[in-house]
Amino acid sequence: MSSGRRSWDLRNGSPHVPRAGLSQEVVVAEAMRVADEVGLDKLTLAEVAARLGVRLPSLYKHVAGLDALRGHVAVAAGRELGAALVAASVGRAGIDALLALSDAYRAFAHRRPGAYAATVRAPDPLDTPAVAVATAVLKVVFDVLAGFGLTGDDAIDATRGWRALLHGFVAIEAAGGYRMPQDLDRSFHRLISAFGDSLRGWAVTAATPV
Amino acid sequence: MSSGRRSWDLRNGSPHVPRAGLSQEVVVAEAMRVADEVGLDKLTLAEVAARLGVRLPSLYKHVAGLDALRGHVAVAAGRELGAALVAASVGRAGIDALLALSDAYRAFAHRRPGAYAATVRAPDPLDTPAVAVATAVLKVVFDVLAGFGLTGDDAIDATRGWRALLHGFVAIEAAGGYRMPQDLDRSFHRLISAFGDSLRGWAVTAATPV
DNA sequence: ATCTCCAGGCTAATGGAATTAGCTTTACAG
DNA sequence: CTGTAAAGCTAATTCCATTAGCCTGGAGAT
Repeated sequence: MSSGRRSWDLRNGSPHVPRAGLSQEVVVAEAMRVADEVGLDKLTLAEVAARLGVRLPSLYKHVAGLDALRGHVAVAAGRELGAALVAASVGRAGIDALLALSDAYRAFAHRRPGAYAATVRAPDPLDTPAVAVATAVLKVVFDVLAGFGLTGDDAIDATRGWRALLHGFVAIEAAGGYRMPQDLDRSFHRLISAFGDSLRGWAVTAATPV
Repeated sequence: MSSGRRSWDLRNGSPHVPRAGLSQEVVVAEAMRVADEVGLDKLTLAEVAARLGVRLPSLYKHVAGLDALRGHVAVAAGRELGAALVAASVGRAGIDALLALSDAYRAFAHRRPGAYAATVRAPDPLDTPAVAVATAVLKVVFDVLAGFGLTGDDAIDATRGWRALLHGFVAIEAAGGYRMPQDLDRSFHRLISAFGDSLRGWAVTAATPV
């Protein structure tokens, strides 16, 4: 075994590059950048490896595969999103908090489109950290809505509605779906304000028909 | 320049397979089925070809490639969606129309998840039929909202809001994002109703700041 | 100083999918 | 009957994901 008997015994002439210094965090961070630039659907191990200056299979020392990488991106992105939402809503309440929260959510989707997309798919219930992150994000929203005096099913419905409105808006925006020339920021704020106004009505309507 | 005749019978089982009887419509219809079953993101020419009993490259006689196929799926899906929305809203007005429209939209997303997903990406402005279909879908919504007395920017904002709410809801639903046990149908109807109530308020707010 | 081990790189090989080129056959026109 | 265009096909190329297994640098241990 001293001499290479294999035909592929070509000595790689590269100057002893030590270690590339990868880690799961480094790989995931680069993957997030790739996803932001080319889209989560076009995130590829090949591109991540190329950017990190390693061969594709080397990534498998740090992530279990493309699907697992997407999962890690989702967790990292969820953490960032949660932090942004907390930062935006701290110290505010009511419609003020709702607008700040919504602006922060939309701004995140703009700033990190690939990462944002990764947060949408619900986590595998067995993936404890992923579930924890998703729960943390929801908690911020829930807390803000609680400031409107909502409890029980009202709070659930309101959270569902806010998420739908927010995700729908930014997703259609990202898909290039809002073509009319009218200002999007204005539409967005108006919709959030209207949603907030609705919530005020909910708080007093104990029994909602339908 | 021969016009297609529909005289080919389905003869298979012979050792030398004659013609498989494909056409763009047949390929696209099968692709929609595949997308509905495995997801638009996993729609693959290989799977479509296998189901149609032909080799993969044969599909290129009918569609220009995977991206083009997705585009055709989007158009076909948009046509179906538009027809469903028209059928649901005809003869109704106001909140009644809005609820019927919304239920039809959500039902379509449930019934044809892959096809629905294809409708989200905005069409290439140069793809005339795709733009026409997308416009037709929007027109139905716009007309229903006009029944609330909305015009100008109000109508634009309302359409944007309805689309955001609807797409967001069904997308999060499809992603498995609504985990709480509360009934989703109930939440959905409540949100649509609340949205409709908001619109009633908009109609009287004549002057919207810019 | 030397030895050992292993984490973290690597090459090779396999398999699936998309795409293109070019061949063959069928159905139909004349 | 024959020519041709459309609609199949095979073959080849490229890209990507995945797995197997080799190799080495450096951190401890002796």
